[in-house]
Amino acid sequence: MAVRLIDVARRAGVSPSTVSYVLSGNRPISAETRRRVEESIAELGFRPHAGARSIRRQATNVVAMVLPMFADGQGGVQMQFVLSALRAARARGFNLLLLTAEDGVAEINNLVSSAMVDGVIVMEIQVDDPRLPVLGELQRPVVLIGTPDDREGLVHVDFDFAAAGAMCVRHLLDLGHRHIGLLGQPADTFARQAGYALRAREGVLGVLREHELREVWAPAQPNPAGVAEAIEELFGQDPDLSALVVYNEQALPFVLERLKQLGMRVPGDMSVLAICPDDQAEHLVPPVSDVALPSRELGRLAFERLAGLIGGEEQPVSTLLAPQLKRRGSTGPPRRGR
Amino acid sequence: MAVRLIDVARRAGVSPSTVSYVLSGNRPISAETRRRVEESIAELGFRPHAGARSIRRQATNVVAMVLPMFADGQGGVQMQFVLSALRAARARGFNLLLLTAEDGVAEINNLVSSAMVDGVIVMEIQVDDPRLPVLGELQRPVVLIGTPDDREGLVHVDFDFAAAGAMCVRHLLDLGHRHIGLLGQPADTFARQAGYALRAREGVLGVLREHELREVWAPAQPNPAGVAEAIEELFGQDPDLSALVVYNEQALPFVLERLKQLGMRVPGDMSVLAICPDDQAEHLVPPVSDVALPSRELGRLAFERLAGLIGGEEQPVSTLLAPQLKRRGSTGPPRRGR
DNA sequence: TTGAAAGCGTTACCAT
DNA sequence: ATGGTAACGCTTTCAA
Repeated sequence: MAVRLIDVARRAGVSPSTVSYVLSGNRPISAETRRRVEESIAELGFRPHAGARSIRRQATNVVAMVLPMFADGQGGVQMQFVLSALRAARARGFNLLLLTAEDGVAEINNLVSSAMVDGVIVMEIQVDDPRLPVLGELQRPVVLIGTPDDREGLVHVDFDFAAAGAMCVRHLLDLGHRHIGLLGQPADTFARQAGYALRAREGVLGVLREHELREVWAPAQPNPAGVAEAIEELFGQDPDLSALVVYNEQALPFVLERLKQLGMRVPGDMSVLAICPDDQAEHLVPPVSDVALPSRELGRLAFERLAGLIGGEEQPVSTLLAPQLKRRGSTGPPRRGR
Repeated sequence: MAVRLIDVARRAGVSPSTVSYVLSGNRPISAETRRRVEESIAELGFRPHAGARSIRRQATNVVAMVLPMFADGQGGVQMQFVLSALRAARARGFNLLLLTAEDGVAEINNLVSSAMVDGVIVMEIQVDDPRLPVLGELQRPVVLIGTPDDREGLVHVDFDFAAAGAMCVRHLLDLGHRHIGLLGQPADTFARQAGYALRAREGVLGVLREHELREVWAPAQPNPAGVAEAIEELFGQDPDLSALVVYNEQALPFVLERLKQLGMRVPGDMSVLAICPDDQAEHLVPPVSDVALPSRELGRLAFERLAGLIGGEEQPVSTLLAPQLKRRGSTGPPRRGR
């Protein structure tokens, strides 16, 4: 069977409590005793039984992360959240356990009530997410990736999508564009009221409205047909379109391809500005200017906040990462006469 | 504090053991007692403490899954493995915990020795993976996604990449092609001896060799520049190329785009046949024929095998899913005179 | 500086 | 059909 603490103690000729204290550091131990115990631990290959430990400790050093319902692992920003949170957790000695949103709040509650996890990260937050009340009553720390409408409640981290959308439009306005369209997330993302999709759209359309320009936008499926359809829709709304804000990282390559097909040069005939992770824009042809979506940073930050809460530290309720524009040459002034 | 089993027992007016037996079903319980206990559980919102439970049981109902080092969540087949394994696990009442390959075998050992997990799924297996010996000595079930050179060792599940590559070439040969090239995974995938990349290549090149045809192949980075370079390289090796096997799901859209740029029609001037998940080929223009990589099936299967081992059942050591060709019209006979 | 022993919450054996 | 109670492996109080 597995090596137990008492085996270590016997071999080192000390009591179990001494071994425990060597492990936890909660009591001064003589150098000699410590040496013997550590040697014994090493030789026997002893690892404390996590379950037994979690009975007396108040913690498991495991956190849960709830994946969105529709996660498909395809170029998803969500997967970046998971991977970066995972790295951050591992670096701090935590383990990360995955749940899917299909599991629902009941399952989260289960994990928490059965003392399997010390805290939970939830992503894909809807503007008025029905899960929030329950999450608020969970007796364990929770961090959201995404901003709920009620910003006073749970600790959350997010990218400032509204500011990002606005920044895109302002950049294009500065270049002289007056006919700007948004090619956004797929329709079902809007349908489920995903905060990022709604806020980015409002960021874009809000600035257009301020400037009394036409509010042109369309959702797009991330495949050639979906993109072609969306672009047609946008031109239907405004035939003079000279600039596109693309907030749909998976569709972006197809947008460039479609524009080329239509005989439009970028940025000569059409400026393109994306909201997406930097590495998904920089290797395209032409390299696409973007407002970088800091997906890795967000996952890491979410875990850091959670770890803080678990450690009993106060954490800022709301953290919105500010957008930054990265120019790469896919935007320029509109053609004359536009 | 948290509700304990003894609280439930007191409220129901029974002994702790009775509650335990109601929970486990390991003993007949009178209808009346069961009712009282269940009511008590519901009213108190009792959840058994997972840690305490794991001391006495021999299991935690948690399994670990080891991600590849370089996982980036970008259209990765690996992420499909994770998601489908996760769904399968959740459906069977298991939790899934993530580890990264950077963590190394030592960390896997840690998880296992500390009784945190009942088993481990490891993916991205190299043909001669240095982790295998250690995994073999782990005192817990292990399932690999990927085929080691030594197929007698650990239980593994995989797609038959060699057969898939061969099937692609045979299909193209049947259509009359004699100048066939492989556009494969990125160079670093080959560099780290990933089994799937090597075996798919050997499947392709092996059949070409049998037929005494030129063995044309190139690795490709999944971006426009990388793909352009790879295609140029392929034409350099054989200017008469009339068919392409593409085993690089992320590069596939860029391949189609590049061919169009070069003025080549698909399948008129160039047949294209992919090895990739179906949903990454079907929505392209034109829809691409493929040998479908059953990524979801593999993740699910890996978990099922692991669950079987954990349950003490014998499992087949080697499971290779057979390839199947899905025709979608991106392949046709070569132009006359080729 | 160290040890003995009483828990922690659950399970399963031994009774009845 | 049910209850009492000794484990499980570790932590921590109390004593020395």
